[in-house]
Amino acid sequence: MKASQLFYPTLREVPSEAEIVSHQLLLRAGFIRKTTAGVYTYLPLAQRVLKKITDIVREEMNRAGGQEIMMPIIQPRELWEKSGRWSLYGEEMFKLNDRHQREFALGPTHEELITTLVDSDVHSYKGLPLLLYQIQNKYRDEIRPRFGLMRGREFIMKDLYSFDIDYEGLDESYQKMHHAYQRIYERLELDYRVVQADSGAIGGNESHEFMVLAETGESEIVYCSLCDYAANVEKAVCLAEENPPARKEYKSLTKVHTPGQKTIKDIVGFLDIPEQQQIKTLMYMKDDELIAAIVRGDRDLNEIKLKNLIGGNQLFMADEATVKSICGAGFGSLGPVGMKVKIYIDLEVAQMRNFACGANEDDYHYTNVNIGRDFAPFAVVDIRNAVEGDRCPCCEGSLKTIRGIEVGHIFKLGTRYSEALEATFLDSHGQEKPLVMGCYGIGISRTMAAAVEQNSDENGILWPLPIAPFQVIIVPVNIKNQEQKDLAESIYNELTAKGIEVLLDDRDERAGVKFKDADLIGIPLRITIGPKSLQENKIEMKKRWEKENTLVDISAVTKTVLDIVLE
RNA sequence: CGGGAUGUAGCGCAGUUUGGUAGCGCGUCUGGUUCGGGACCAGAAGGCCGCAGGUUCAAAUCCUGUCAUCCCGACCA
Repeated sequence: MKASQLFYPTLREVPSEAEIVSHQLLLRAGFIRKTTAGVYTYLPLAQRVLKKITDIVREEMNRAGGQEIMMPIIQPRELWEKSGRWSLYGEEMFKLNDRHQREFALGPTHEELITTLVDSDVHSYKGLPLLLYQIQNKYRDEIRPRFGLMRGREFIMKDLYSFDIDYEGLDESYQKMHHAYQRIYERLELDYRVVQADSGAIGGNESHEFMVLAETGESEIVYCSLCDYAANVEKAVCLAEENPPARKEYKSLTKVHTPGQKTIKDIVGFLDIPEQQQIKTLMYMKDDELIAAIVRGDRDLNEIKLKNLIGGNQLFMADEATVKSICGAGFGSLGPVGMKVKIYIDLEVAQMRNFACGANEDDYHYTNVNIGRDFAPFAVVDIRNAVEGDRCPCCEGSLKTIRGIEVGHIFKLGTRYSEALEATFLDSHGQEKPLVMGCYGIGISRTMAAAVEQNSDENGILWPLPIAPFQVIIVPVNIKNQEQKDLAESIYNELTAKGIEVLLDDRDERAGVKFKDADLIGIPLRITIGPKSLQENKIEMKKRWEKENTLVDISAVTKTVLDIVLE
């Protein structure tokens, strides 16, 4: 490709709307342009990168036995009513009506559609297992689209769905996908980690996330410094302290007047009691029942763990009026002593002695509260967020935290959808059974952004070779010089003939401009043709991730490039 | 959905306080000189000042509404 023909409008300045590196660089380097909030046009360079990513994904899906299909983006409401997700997904779905006022949604995902498809055309265990996938645009009307391609409202996803006759089959399919995913991220040359994850609203029991490591990642991951345990903080298991500090004596319960003191920090200052010696009482509505959840003053409650533990359809924070009417005090003055509702306390809290909390009376707190003597918890459970330094749940190591971008997520769905949608098959005994399903997603467009997020410097992007839009860029310092021009073209032709993807910067621009653009768009290998080295019959070769040039004999250029690209 | 901010040329911004014929830098086009890390000189094009109302002799500027974009939050009391 000749640069003079390529549409890649680069920008000198950073568009003001872009906050994170990947967004800024993809805009500046002419890869994407915004159409509206969370919706982007992919320009030629991005399209090339996306194609490379999807090619790798496709190859690995096919290798694992997947078959590619294409499904509609427009999906009828009835399908979503059947699975119960029309209201569950709610505002997250783009909805539209046709001229007859029939209702549709733009597919945020395709479980409903594919389950229905497989149900209507697979009737026997003989047709199973079946692995089908699609690579398409999906739509989610995010509360707040942000960070460019990271959290868009329209995005490209690969989703594979597995259908098996039983849970053993599902385990096998799941393992296949797990391996395929590892191969994919290794081939993409991204620094990633597999973590245990919560399966969230999609349902199912086992689940792993594939995280590209990056400071700006939206997810926090904990991992063990000794073994290979790694989990999303949402999921990470917290253990009770094995050797709790020597049990102090119970001091007597004291009620203290604390006018206007509401937060944990207020009490630290007012009563001189450290956060770790206080407890935090959070009130939730589990469907129609008010409950209390308690963690140590310096900890964060993990709502997902709480929800998973106590069940119920919906769990949300109670509003202050409700709390006041039942507990007698507003937020900031709550505590378990004398509280009438079910109280769930964190494992860690169970080991505390003589702590402080609200007295269920505005402007009063208790100090020297003790479990058993002063109140009785309904259950002692793991409901806090893991933090750095916690003990590993699998070994003696301690946990560390790191941030990552979720680029892949695999779930064991089981029969959640096949039962709701009555998708069954006949087994070898002629018994009708629900299909056992798994679902395996990769955010393709997000992976592109994550690659940039992880690989850039002050001059621009550093694409990993396997997904770079071009592998080599040739920069003749002065295109008007016939000797440089001829040599550039002959190297270009030779490399192209060998199947290398080459961008020839044949623009009549100053050398500096061409170097800047080459760095910005992030081509891994640069060949510079200029008078300095031409005298010696050499060209300069520079790897994007290295500082220095190396001189290469003109006769050896092709071989040198092939060695690097094919390594 | 709550809070905050911003909409002025393709991009980045000033001008708004104190109303008086719309500016700067980059980019773009023409000509020339240049030519190894975003050149220089000369010239030029390009704006319904987000949109709609209102106040005024006069509105980018004041008022009302509306739309859009971005940031923070939307559980940690």
